[in-house]
Amino acid sequence: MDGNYYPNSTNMSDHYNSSTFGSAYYPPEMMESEYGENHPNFEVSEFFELDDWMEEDQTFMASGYTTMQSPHDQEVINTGGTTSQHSNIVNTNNRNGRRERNGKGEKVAFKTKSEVEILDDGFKWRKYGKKMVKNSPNPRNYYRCSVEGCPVKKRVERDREDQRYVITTYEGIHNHQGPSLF
DNA sequence: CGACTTTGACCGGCGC
DNA sequence: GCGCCGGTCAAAGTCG
Repeated sequence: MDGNYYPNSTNMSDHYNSSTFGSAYYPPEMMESEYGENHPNFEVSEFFELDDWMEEDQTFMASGYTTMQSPHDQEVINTGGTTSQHSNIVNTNNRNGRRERNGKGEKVAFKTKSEVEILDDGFKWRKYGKKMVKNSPNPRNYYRCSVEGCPVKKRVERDREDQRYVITTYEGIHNHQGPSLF
C-alpha cells in the first residue's frame, strides 16, 4: 500500500544467551571501518564497496574464511588481513554511474564454510525477505539488524558453485555499540 | 503475548 | 513501454 514504510521494531534488549560469544565472529574490517579507530592499517572501508559481483560472475570477491565445526564451536580462521593486498578481500571499484544507497554503499562480503547458514556473528538479525536468485538453485535470505534505527542489513546465500560455502554480505554500519553489553 | 519468521505481493531500476 | 529481476513490505503464522 504505502510506498514508504518502516518496520516498527521495538526494543530488542532481550536476553541474548549464546555461548558463542567467545568466538563470535566480527568482521574485523567492517568493525574497524566503522569505528574508525586509530588503525592506520585499516583503510579498507573505502575498498569494500562490492558491486554486483554475484551477478556478473566475477572472480571471488571477498572472503573471511571461517570454518565452523559445530554451531557452538566456531573457529575463526579469518585471513582477512589488514590491507587489501594481503587479504582475501578483493574490492571492486564501484562503477561510476552506479547508484549508491544513502551515500553509504558499503558492502562487505564474506565467504564462510559452514553447513548452516545462520552464523552467529554476535548481532541479532531479523529476517525480512527471501528470494530465489536466478542462476542459483539456492535462495537468498535478507536480514536486518534488530536494533531499531540500525541500518545494517545482510544477505545470506549459498555459493552457487560450492554449496559448502555460505556467502554473507553485510551492508551498512551499526548504529550501536554491539550486540550485547557483555 | 511479544518478537520473529514465512511467504507472496509489490516496487523500482535497468535493459531491450 | 514492457518485462525481468533483485530487494522490500506486510499480513498471517509460528515460536518461546
